[in-house]
Amino acid sequence: MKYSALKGTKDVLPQDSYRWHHMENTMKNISALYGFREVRTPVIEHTELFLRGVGDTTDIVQKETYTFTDRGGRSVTLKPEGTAGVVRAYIEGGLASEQQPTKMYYLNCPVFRYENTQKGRLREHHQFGIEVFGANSALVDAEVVSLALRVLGELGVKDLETRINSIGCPDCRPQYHQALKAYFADHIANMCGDCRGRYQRNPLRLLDCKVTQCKRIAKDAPSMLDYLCDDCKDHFEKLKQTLTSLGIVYHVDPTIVRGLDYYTKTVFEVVSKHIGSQGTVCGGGRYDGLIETCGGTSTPGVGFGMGMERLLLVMEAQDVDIKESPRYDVFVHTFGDDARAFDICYKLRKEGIRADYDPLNRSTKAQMRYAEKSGAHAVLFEGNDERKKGRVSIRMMDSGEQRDYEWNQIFDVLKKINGTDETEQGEKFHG
RNA sequence: GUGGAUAUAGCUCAGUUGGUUAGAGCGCCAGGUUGUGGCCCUGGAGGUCGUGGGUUCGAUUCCCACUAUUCACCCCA
Repeated sequence: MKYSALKGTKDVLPQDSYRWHHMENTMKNISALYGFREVRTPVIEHTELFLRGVGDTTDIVQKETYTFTDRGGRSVTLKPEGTAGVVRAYIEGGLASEQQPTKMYYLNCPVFRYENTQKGRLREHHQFGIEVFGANSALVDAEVVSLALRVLGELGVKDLETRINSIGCPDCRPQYHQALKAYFADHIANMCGDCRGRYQRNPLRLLDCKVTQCKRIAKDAPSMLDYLCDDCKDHFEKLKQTLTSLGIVYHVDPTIVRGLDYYTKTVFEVVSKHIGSQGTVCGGGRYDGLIETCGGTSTPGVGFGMGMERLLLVMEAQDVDIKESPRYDVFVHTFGDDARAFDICYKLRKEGIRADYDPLNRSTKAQMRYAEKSGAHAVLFEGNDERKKGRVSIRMMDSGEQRDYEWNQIFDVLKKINGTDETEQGEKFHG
């Protein structure tokens, strides 16, 4: 083969796209249920946006971006995450002057990170995400978590763990950083090389090292939760209380810190054990300083990103059954007169009936097999026998029942089939 | 970026202790009498055995490099 897809990128082939549609429909419907509207932003932005927004000390920005110089000499970067672009659009689009809060979601958002691939980790993946701007309340944090879980639940995913933590705010975090550094200062000599680097760059990350020796040391490290200022403490308490009142089971995990610099107060993740080591399906939190960092007026924000490929992996691992809706309401067979079949299909489609015929003019048996495999509800026959009578014959594929009809009857007969279709029900879903 | 494993048909995998035309199942196509699917039967198409070098009389098989996949680390969705 001459060309293959780039490392870490994947095609979604026609026989699999229904799985994506199913996810997308669920995400759209649940988002609408919670009052969110869709936002779409470009895949490419000024590099500067991500340096400022995501943080120039993060691994994502330091070594994983797809950055290049365009023909006009600008440094541009393919989105490494979804939030920064939405923040930029919020500011640039003047959404702060509209009604608050602003509740937005994005779907199928392509995200690029130059990483080494493994299961559940691609160089281009797609995220579903939501953002709420302009609301401080911990109720909103809970709403964001619950929306994520609602989507996952609606998709039939089970056995997930929800972890939450608070990483404080610019008022209380510096004290905690100092306490952390003071604690680790005595132990750093015994810790791994990565940790020695983290000690300088981002002490928070010392907490979630996987090396046994480091873990032992980190276990007795001071916890952010003991250093939260009153505001942050109240916020976290209210979040926990609200989640509990919603019946959401969560674990407070002081080691989750997230790899993006912009988080404040709440951070959370939803993890599955079923897809290997890259089990985080959804991650998010609050980012009250981000909009200001990106040049807007100080506005609180909270949201999450959900990895669609990972979600699909979990669904596959758990054998979640997604029904593919049949391609056709009716398959038209005219025993050789393909121009006639073409014409009939055109009339049927005009009436909103999903119809197709065989442009390859294969044998009747082959066309019946085709109709069967593509899941057609019915086959419409018009051969010499029918033509003599001025009628058509319709065979229901499920029952095998076949009857003759007058031409003016068939639209009603076929529309009745169409009305019971599953995709239609999906569209009518209201949660 | 680091370490281990793998690479044979569209898919899942056999196989060749180095030697003529490389196999199976599924899928695809066709046929099993005149115009009818699912089951069954028969036949067919489809592979430069990941790519490029090396060793050898001869490499899909042995060696090396590259690429991709995979598992883990780092990190993250």
